[in-house]
Amino acid sequence: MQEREPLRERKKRRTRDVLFAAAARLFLEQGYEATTVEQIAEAAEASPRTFFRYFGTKDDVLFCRHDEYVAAFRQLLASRREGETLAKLLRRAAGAVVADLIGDDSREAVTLQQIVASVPALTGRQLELDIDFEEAIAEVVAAHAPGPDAELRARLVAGAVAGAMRAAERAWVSSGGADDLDQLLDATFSVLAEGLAGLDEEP
Amino acid sequence: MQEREPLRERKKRRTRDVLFAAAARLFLEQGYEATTVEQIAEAAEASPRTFFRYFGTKDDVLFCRHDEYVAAFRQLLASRREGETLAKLLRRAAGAVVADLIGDDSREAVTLQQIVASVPALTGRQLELDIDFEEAIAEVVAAHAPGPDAELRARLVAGAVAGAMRAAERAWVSSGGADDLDQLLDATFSVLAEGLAGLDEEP
DNA sequence: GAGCCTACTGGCATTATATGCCATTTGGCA
DNA sequence: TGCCAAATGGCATATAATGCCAGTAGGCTC
Repeated sequence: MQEREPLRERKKRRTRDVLFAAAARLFLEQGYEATTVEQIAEAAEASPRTFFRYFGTKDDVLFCRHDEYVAAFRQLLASRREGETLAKLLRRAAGAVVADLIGDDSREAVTLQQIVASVPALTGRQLELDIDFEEAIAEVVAAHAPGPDAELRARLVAGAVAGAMRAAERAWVSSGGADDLDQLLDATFSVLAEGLAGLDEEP
Repeated sequence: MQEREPLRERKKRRTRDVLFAAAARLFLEQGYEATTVEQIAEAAEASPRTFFRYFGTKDDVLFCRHDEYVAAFRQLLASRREGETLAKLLRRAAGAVVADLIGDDSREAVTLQQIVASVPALTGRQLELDIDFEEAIAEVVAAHAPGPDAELRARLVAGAVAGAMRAAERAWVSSGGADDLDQLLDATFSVLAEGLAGLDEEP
């Protein structure tokens, strides 16, 4: 006999799942801004008040797993392999998190990302959350290369890495998910490795 | 006799200036979220309805000059000098826009940026607007190096450049404006030029 | 099983942002 | 002077978000 989760916990999880599913469905059907919290609550057979207890804000529905992803990313960054360069580590961690984020069916992920991309407020929110990933990168880079100005340079490197990855993500989303993600990440880290060297030729 | 601006235009400009000044003052005095549009309107001797006619949203007050800065940045990017590499051009344009953005007294700019940094929604909004700068960079980079995949690679490069610059800006703001901005930009472009080469050594 | 405690829920009120609509005022011009 | 267009203000409304309180239901003790 396995230890079953208490009924109360199961109910909470179920309420959360139902709210999330209702919100995602309505966002996809009618768009984000055309969907009110009241509609979501009604579709999930709950009150708006309950919705806000679970998600805090309307857009939290779309980013509620953010902390998990950041934690997973940090864990990956901590699991450096024998002989693995920092660039390879970052490449591997990025690929793993992206794969996790997309899940089995990329279409749903793409559509949700397209919603995010189409609503400025959501784009901003996501960019703001992306700072957490950048911070994680900065920490591992700083630990890798100590010295004077190490923290500043680590932040700059992390900014460049995260910025290029965001650009790659935008390219992927705007392609409707058609691009191959592994190739995209390879191109991203190739550009980062070359740096701006290619821009320094005489004009 | 010079052609004077019509009275109506002068009044509009004045209303806008008064609203902006009132908003900035109240944000600095009481913080952003503790300040309501109603308070701003009252301080500017206008109605809240008028405020929204000029700024659209409450946070527009803090970003209302964004389009000007982007236009100035684009113009700078278009004014490439003899023998100037693309990296140098980007460095020069960035320095010029930053200097313009800060103006005579850096303290006010720093304080406003600290307000932005302290309110997640504002941080997100600024990051979202920064995409316009990134886009401008991507265009000039793409024009510089045509070829297959040029646009994608240009976007990735632009993402890295913009990301590193955002990191530099955050570092500057969190230092309270103590850091020397020119040195900071030099460090930023130095990191970008080196790329992740430094991260590719054997561990 | 009875009773109590705690946590989840729902409803109500309230605040603030934001928008549409209409009447009033005011600048610009014939 | 008188008309037109633009700017303004006030009102109503929708929505997001939060605090408060009462009701409900799970979980635990005796």
